[in-house]
Amino acid sequence: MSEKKQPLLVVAGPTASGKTALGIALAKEYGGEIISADSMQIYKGLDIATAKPTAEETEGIPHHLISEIDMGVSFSVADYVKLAKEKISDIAHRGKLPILVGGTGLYINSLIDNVNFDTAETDGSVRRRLEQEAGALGNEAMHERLRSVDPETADAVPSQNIVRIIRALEVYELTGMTFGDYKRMNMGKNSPYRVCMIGLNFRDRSRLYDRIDRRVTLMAENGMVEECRAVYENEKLGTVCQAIGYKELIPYFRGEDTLESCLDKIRQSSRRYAKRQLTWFRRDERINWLYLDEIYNFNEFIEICNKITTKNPDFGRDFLILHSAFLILNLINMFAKKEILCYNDN
RNA sequence: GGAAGAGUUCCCGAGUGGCCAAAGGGGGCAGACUGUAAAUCUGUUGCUUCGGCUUCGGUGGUUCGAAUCCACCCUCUUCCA
Repeated sequence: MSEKKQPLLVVAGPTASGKTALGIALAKEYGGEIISADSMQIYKGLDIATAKPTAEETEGIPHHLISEIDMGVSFSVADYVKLAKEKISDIAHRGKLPILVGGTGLYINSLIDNVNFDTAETDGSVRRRLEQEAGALGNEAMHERLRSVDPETADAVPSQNIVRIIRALEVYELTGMTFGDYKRMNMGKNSPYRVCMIGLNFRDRSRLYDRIDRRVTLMAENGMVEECRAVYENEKLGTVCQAIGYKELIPYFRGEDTLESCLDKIRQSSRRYAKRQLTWFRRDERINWLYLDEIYNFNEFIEICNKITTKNPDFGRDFLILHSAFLILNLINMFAKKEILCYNDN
């Protein structure tokens, strides 16, 4: 059973931790191709604000699921999983190693844990109606309604979290199941992948935050503001309107706030986002964390790599040996170049 | 030099004698999350051996009791010279 599963390398971590660079390095080493797991990079446009890798940065490595969706379209996890599965099998059929790289934890987990979204197939009309009702009746009333059909979920979701409440009600209307039953039925069965997960992080959180702050400054210098302004003036947006960088700049475009103040808001939002990402990823015990601010010596490298490889026997012996060697070389390199991972800086 | 005002817990800011370790917001930290997820939401945020202990610019008073009243001092802001 397990020998038929498709190997999938996953690089996860908070924003600005260097996922893109590590992904590319791994792809070069193994003849891999990158599949982005990023809810914003998948949209066309906002290239700078969403920190898409530039043409030079990709070093010729094919990147998938970046700039694929028009900005006016609403896109969801369900759509993502569908597309990503296709890409992965396509890459695998060409004899390449698929490497999933991204910071959208929900997308990554839904994909690798094989969450089934077909049970509650929807065109969005139920959802829209429930949202309207919530607007008219208030959160409390919706929470009570949920309690009457699905007390388990009502207990688990605070009445303030209207997004969750509406989804649970939507699932109930669509399937007749409580949200708990729905999840138990559709989650984590028979994943077609054997994953090796690598997580990037810093032991000292302020190091991460510094990188985020610096990166925002660099983005602004590289044209993020102009890029966002053009979108603000010309585009109808779907899910992308939530992109950090874009939404914080709107008060500036309206003349209601200064540029510097808005840039600070972007830094702030990014830091808080990074923290939420960490909260999501930290609970996944499959992730092998690499702390970029730790001074590793050679023996420690061997140890870390052994740990990773023994935890992922499915990946095969040759792969593992290569993998270990690679990680050692690459990490040493990263440190030698002093955090080359930070958005082209210096 | 004269007049008025202000100094509160990481920040902003409420509090004008007890119900104040001190509202509220921000930030930080921790968590939840499975069709909007760069979203949405929750908890927590002086120390503690949980009995207490030390906080509201400083010092000294008044009072049973002060962040709140009085005196002086320090710092800052605005206004008049």
